[in-house]
Amino acid sequence: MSLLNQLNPVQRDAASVIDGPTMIVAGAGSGKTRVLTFRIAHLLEAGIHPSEILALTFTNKAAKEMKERIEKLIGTKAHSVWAGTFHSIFARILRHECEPLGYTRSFTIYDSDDSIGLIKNIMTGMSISQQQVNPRAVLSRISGAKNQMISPPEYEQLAKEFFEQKVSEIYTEYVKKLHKNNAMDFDDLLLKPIELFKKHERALEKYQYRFKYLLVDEYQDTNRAQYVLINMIAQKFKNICVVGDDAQSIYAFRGADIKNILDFERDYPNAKVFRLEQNYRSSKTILAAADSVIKNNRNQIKKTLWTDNPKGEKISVIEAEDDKAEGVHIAHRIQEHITKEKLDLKNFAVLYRTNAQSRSVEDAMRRAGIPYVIIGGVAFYQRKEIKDVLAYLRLIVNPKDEESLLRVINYPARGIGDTTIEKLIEHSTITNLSLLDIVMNPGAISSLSDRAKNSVQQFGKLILKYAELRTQISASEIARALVDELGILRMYKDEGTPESLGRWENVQELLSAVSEFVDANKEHPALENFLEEVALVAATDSIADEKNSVTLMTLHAAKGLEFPVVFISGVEEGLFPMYQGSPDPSELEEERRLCYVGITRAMKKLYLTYTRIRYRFGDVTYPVVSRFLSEIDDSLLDKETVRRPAYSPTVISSLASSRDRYLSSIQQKKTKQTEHFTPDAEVDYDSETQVATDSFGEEIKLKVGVYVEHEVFGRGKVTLMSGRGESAKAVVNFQSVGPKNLMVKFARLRVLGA
DNA sequence: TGGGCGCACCTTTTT
DNA sequence: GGTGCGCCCA
Repeated sequence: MSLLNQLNPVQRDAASVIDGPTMIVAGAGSGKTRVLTFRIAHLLEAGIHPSEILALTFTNKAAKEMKERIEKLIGTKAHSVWAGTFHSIFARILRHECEPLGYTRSFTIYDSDDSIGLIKNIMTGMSISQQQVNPRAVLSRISGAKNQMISPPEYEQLAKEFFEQKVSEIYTEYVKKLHKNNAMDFDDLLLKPIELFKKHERALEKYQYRFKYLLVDEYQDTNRAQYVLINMIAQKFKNICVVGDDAQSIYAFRGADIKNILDFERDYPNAKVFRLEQNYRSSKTILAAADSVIKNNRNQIKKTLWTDNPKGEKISVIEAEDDKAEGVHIAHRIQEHITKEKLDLKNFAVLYRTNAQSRSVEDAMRRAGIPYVIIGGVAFYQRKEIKDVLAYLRLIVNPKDEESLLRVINYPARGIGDTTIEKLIEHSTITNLSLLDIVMNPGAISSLSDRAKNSVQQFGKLILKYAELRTQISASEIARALVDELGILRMYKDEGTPESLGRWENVQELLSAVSEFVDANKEHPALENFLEEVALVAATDSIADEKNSVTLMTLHAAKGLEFPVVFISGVEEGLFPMYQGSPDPSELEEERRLCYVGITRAMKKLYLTYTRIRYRFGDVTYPVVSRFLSEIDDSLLDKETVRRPAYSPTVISSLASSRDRYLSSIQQKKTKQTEHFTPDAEVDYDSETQVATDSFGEEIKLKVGVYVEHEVFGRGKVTLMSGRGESAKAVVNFQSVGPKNLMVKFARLRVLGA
């Protein structure tokens, strides 16, 4: 087959299997997606109907990329292949099959914020204080139980401690409420199909015949429910192909179970197994570094990844003064690469462990004038004003959705306060009528004031009106009309604060998003389709390849991507690897796999950066360099750039000395804080203050004794001032390089305080 | 009833 | 450094 000639021998063998179970163990950068797409193309060429193929991925982006690649190989036939995330594929199936489960087709999908909201409401109803029991922790337990397919009664049996017993009570109520609201959470999108297939043999058979060929990407990240679901469908024909790499399993915290991939050969004894071990992505140096880190994990499939690529440059290690300086160093290196090597901005990625770290990098990029995109962070659809408008749209589609109803019953403010809402809920419980029924007809509640009754009824009428309108006008028209009638845009505009103008923009953007969706989805342009898409898009899916800019994202979000130049920032104990208290061995191994994923994103050049001072929770910490860095052979590292030596590995491994370090850091903290970080407002500018002008023509007030920060030289103290305005000069004694005479106009100094 | 203000808690990572 | 919650006052 000519198509497959573009592959190496192992890839070709793996891609050319048509029937029977197959496992492809694919190391980082070994052409995994390539094999998957060629395999699908090969199936199609062999005459298999595209709609009989189901390809499951974890992100929409991976699914989209796969579809595009298949289309390139085989043409528009690719459109009928079912390729999507687990959640979107089964949501789609559930829309057709949920009635036997007691749901209507217009069920709402709750994201984690919605779930937490529901849990909070349940807890309030049960008089469980949120101080005593953390709703997030509750959701995490419930989700964990669901992933393991543990039902509320089963959980109750297992619950021993106080917290677990509370979770058990809440879990029971949570499941009931979801059903009552005609809503499903993320986990339900996997559990409900299992429930359906168990109850109705017919339905299972239908999909077994429907999807005769199954492909699963990132199999190492599947959880129990996903595992069961896949294997139920594959049972009939056993044409299942899984692709994965145990070394890249980084979602155990979400219930992913490496056992699923490790046990594949046990599940399918006649499985054909292929190992892709040639790496096409990274330099020998980068690969060696990745290997030297991952080999410290006890639990792993032994494999040898190799490459024909050149040895490449050494890995640069940068120690920065603090997180701001870290960002500045990164920005400078990027500029250096661009001028020296003529690289595009899109060739760079900055990776970090937590989203909170993005800020300092962002600041540095902005100041250096480097365009960047942030993947993840506070997603558009999580914003308050967006969730508010979406809640209206959801309520219109699914009037049973009480969470959404409660969210908007008094938004914008219409005089329906807590007491009124409480009475409504109470009445709904007593009469066993739905909350919306009560809202439509509040007359029966005697304790309610006429004014409140009137407001509530107006609200009910509004919802009813749009619910009816839904069948007559398009989704974009409904959204527009609703926002207009509610006066949301006007409200934000009138408020006039920068924040509210941001909200105004966001609501506008939401309206355009609905319009765009309607235009792009001629087959299913309804409001419920839009809402589903919105619920299932991840922040990581919005990677804009077209734009030429540096990419900033978490290490998790980077999985599956590659960049010529990669920076991994915050390579510090406690941050990466992340832990609080003493690190748990299995969690540490997952962190190490995450490090492996990070390193192997780099093609040509890798930077590892850490700081001596880092601000966390608004507090100063003095981190110790990450053990992962010390696991990399020194011969692969270039520590030239380090101004001070990294802490020696012996310090890290010895418990006693790390405690000493901790104690001394507390000591330092006390002194350093007062020495360095007096807020600007408390600085006493007296007559000695010199007013200088910076490059933007803005005033900078400086005087001798003030601490400043410079992009390159870091922190320093002003020791002498001369001149005024544009010609002002300052002598600054920097901690790193000693005294420098600077023109304030060009130096871009930032005043830290006295 | 609603808005404003101050305090506590927090943070992994995501479909 | 930010957000969400609770308390207090108009």
